[in-house]
Amino acid sequence: MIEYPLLLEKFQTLLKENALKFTKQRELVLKFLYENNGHFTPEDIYTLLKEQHPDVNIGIATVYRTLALLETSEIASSISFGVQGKKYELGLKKHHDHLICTKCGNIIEFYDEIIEERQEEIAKKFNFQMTDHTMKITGLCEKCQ
Amino acid sequence: MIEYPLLLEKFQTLLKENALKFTKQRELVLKFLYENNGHFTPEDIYTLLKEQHPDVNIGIATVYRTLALLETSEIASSISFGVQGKKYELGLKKHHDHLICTKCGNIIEFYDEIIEERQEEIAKKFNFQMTDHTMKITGLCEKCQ
DNA sequence: GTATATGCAAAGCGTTTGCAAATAC
DNA sequence: GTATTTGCAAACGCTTTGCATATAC
Repeated sequence: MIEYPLLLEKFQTLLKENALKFTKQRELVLKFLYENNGHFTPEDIYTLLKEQHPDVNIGIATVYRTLALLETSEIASSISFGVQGKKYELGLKKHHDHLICTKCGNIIEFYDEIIEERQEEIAKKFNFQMTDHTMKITGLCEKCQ
Repeated sequence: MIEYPLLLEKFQTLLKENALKFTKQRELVLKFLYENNGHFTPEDIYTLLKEQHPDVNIGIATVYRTLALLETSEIASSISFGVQGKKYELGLKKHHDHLICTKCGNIIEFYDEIIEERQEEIAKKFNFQMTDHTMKITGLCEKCQ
């Protein structure tokens, strides 16, 4: 896993390159994702940040804006839950897919080389230029059965 | 592919079994999905039905309610597009996954036995009781590259 | 000093719901 | 006749946006 100072530097370089400013709020969101390994809604992040940093003023709009920025910069990634919104995680890890428990909401990550290969082959077969792919397995986790 | 009268009968039986009523609106939605092979948003279906049947009064709430009914009855299925909502299709076909063009919105269906098998194995490995799984490959279709 | 970023509140959008009227059975 | 379904409009929840103020540079 990348060290935080390196991640921060990467983020700052990216901001500079795009003439964007390095702000307390942007750093807080980045740091939050780094320190809290897991999947969070914008609302989660907003609430926890306000709790953990009562001194810093942060609005939910900024959390949304920062997450969008981090996602297009490929520093964060998200999984969609339909009407219920999205959950974000630090996106620097190796590509992976998700098992999602419909009862407790827990998310398990996995990576499968064979599936990855098949996806490439399928895209090729349809002359499709793949830019992304997601796979979600939903059901009941071990604890919830 | 199933013949329409058979599908209709299946639907009517299902309604009867659950003490639900067979209405013009419900039939129209079913027929729409049968006749229009493809993937449609509730809005699409609502608009096209109003156009094609100016004599019948139908509200968008009824379209939503009927699609939900068809989906839980496994007559229709949906793919989620995050904030942009869901698209529905007749769900009686064999299970399949989707290639989605981010430019023209076109959706290609595919089925891959190896991927299906791997999914089963992954669920087993995590002691996960799989109830559903979806896979989406996004990118550019042949025409849009 | 200037341009960008922010918080706030209002608006947006797909979806759901309460309710009185309409309809299937 | 009675229970379910409907259309309508209002409410909903997540997300985005306009704008005046604050802040990074």
